[in-house]
Amino acid sequence: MPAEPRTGRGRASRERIVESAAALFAERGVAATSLDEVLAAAGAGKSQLYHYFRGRDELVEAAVGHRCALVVAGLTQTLGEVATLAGLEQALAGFAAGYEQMGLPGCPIGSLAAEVAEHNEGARKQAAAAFDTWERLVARALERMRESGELRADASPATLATALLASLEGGMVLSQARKDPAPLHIALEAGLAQLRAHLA
Amino acid sequence: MPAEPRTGRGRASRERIVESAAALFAERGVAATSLDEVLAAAGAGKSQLYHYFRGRDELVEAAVGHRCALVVAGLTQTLGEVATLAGLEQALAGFAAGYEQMGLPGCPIGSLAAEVAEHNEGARKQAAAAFDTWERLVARALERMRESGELRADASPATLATALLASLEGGMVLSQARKDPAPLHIALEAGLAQLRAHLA
DNA sequence: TCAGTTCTGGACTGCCTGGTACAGTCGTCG
DNA sequence: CGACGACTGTACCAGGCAGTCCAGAACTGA
Repeated sequence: MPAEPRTGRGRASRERIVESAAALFAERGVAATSLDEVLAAAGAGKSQLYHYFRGRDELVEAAVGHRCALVVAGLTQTLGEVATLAGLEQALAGFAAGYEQMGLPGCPIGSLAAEVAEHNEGARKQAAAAFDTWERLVARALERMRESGELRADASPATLATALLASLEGGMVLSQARKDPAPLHIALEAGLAQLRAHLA
Repeated sequence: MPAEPRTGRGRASRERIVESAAALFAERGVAATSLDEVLAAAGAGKSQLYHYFRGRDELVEAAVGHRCALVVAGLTQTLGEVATLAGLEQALAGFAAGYEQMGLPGCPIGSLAAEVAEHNEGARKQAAAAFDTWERLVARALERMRESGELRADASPATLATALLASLEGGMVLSQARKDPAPLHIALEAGLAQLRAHLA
């Protein structure tokens, strides 16, 4: 029974709410953010929220989807054209640098996913889909490396992409918990070493 | 101003509260668990809680510490005597099997760490210390492999341990988000492959 | 036994939360 | 321009939350 916006004003209101929610959720965590805070940040009232969403859970789902779309868009830009190991290394280094500059928060998708996975199936699926896309972007880059002969023909882009993503994700978890960028760098270097082992 | 228990009864009460809290936090998440629920599970009243803890944050810290101690104890038992690659493979397979059987929750330490890292410095440190110990257990096992000549002399146990732990942790994050054990297996296999590359 | 301390039960408070109700404004289209 | 539906501001509600309080029970040591 949640209404789709039918006017420009409505669409703008809904969007402001979702964006404010996504920003606050990313900054403070989903559970630590109240609807009132979201509404205050968006300059909207309760009635707008409940006009567009069935309740809190549906807003969380929308906000997680929004944030995932943003992150995926950035990743697509960074990884979309990568076709060499050097290019991939550069992209990952850039990602790690950006992450460090934020003061070692969790992974922009992973943290949301972990917090939401057990409480909100819809939001969990959004995060899972974002991981799928991320992984596929890496796999495509590896496929291009294989086609160009840089990567051996018997290497599996999909498997290597999963492993690399896991290293990255795990590195971020360790770095966040320790407040130390070193684990991420080590994990990333190890993931790349794994890749190098499959070069032609 | 939090009182140390001075009698057997008091110690038992405090322990019951911490254990109940740790169990509920692990099951439902820290933010999604109220003090009343913890107290009900422990069969205790508010006055006990505030007799032993300054407030919610201090209980969270104690519970996270308790849970970390439990997990570390289990890991010590599993990894403490490992001295061969085969042994390490077996230990990791056992860990993954146990994890899968739980229905793909988050990492028993990592999830807690991620949820708590930005809100409770004391609890974050507990989790970070647990990761340190975990990593050191793996590093020690690798050192034994190096001493026995199974691992090459130029391999760095500490670095390899960090990378392996990151793979494991990242694999759990991906598996939890996707509700699919495959990513964890792939990540673990990749971590081990990395190790095999350093065999003598 | 008795005085002092530790521990316990549970009622109580004030605040904040997600969610509802409703009257009023704005936009759109005939 | 007029009417209808989309949209909005705000007051309100019940329930749940962390945290307080105090009277009394249990334990300790002398």
